[in-house]
Amino acid sequence: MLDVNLLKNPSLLKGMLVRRNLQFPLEELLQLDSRRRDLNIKVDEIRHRKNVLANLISTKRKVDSDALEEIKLMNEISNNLSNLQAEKYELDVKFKRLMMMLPNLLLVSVPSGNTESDNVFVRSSGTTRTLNFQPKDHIDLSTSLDLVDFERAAKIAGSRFYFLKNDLVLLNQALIRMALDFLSDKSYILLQPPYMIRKEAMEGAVMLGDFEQVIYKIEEEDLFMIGTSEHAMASMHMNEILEGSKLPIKYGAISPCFRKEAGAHGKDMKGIFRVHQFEKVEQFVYSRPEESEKQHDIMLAVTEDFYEHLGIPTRTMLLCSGDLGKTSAKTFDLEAWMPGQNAYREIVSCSNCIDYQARGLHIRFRDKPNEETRLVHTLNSTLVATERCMVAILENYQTNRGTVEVPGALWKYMNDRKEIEL
RNA sequence: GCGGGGGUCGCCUAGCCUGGUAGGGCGUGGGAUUGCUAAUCCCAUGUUCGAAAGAACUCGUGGGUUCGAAUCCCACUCCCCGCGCCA
Repeated sequence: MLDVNLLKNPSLLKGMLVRRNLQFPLEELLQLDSRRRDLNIKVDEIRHRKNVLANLISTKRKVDSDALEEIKLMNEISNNLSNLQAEKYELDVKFKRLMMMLPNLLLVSVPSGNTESDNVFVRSSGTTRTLNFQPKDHIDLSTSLDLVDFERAAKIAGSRFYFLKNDLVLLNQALIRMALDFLSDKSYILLQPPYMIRKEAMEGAVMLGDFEQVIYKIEEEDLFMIGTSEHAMASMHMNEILEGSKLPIKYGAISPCFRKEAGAHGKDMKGIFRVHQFEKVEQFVYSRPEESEKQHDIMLAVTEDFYEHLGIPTRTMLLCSGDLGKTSAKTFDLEAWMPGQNAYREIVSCSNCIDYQARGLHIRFRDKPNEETRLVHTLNSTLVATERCMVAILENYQTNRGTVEVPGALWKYMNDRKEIEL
């Protein structure tokens, strides 16, 4: 959530909305805000009168006076107040709803643009393996090597589900172990979070409007399936005051991710690239505000390094203002070269959410007791979304014999297996 | 799932039965005083609005009763103990 005080001088908000190329009922929000402020003042005044009168009644009672006049007046005031409070409640609900739909501000280094095609190339890394034959895509490869079963998954769960089979199950686990070791070596605190969290926690981490689009709800329970461990790692310190000396706090979590993919009809319908359920090792950093841009760059470098180790060629893109997620103030994507599709495809998203999540979740820090608290900054990045990464491995490490080599970095996690064959 | 106990201003705790401005201790910050690694005393120490004066809010969360709720009632939630179920 954004700071409500920004509404007092909305030029920043207007600029952000233009840059993000978004329609937003800002005027309506501004009106709600001024009505809300007026009403707050009125309610305060009435409460003050009530408090004074309550004291008066109390003192009169002590000297055996019955205070009938005051009690009568108090009744009137109380009625008046409950009417105003009903109005205030209604107004607050509307206000909060709109306020929570306002996306994050943008950092100045975010380039302006409308779509994916306006994203800015930052750098590429890793060398593309030369394949002197017609490369297959991951669907062909995984099917012919008996590494997946889509039909039976569709039968029991629907489209965008899959069974991993045989060596692909092991490759998935190997990637997870490699990723966890990789982060552990860099002193990240490893986590395995709850896979379901409450609405209160989810709301602070996700945009209200995105809820219905991506998040699965558990029927009859106040629980939602996490779309990523980011949701659990952002909310885990909800309502806490962190010690400044402990920052930055770096977490690395492994969890499955559950996504409705409601807005993705027709996109990537086959294979394991875009699915309802996948595993991901995710980085999450709580940072001091003044350090968050530096931490963002560090996290990006860690991620790029991981794909260097794996031998997967990637390019790093800085997302333009129109392509940026709503909670993020700045995002880099890593795209992997996919020979079978002859294209770069997104495998990593690395974002600085500045104080947006922290404000909604009430996560602050201070260096000394009694010092004024400040909101932390939160950052998140994929290290590896294993299903997408396996798409990249299958397509980049395929051989002209129709088999797939195992990347050297994964050998020790694959019982020294070096090749996947039928 | 059942029964019992609990959640109070950073930490600890009083207040709850019997409704009337949330008190104390520790820690922290500031000040005063004293000739000694320190002691003693005073003030401050949650959030919001406000330039300030001031005001409102805050006793796990949300409702209710009441002129008035930390206190009484209801629901939810988390922690502890016991029972049940269970990989």
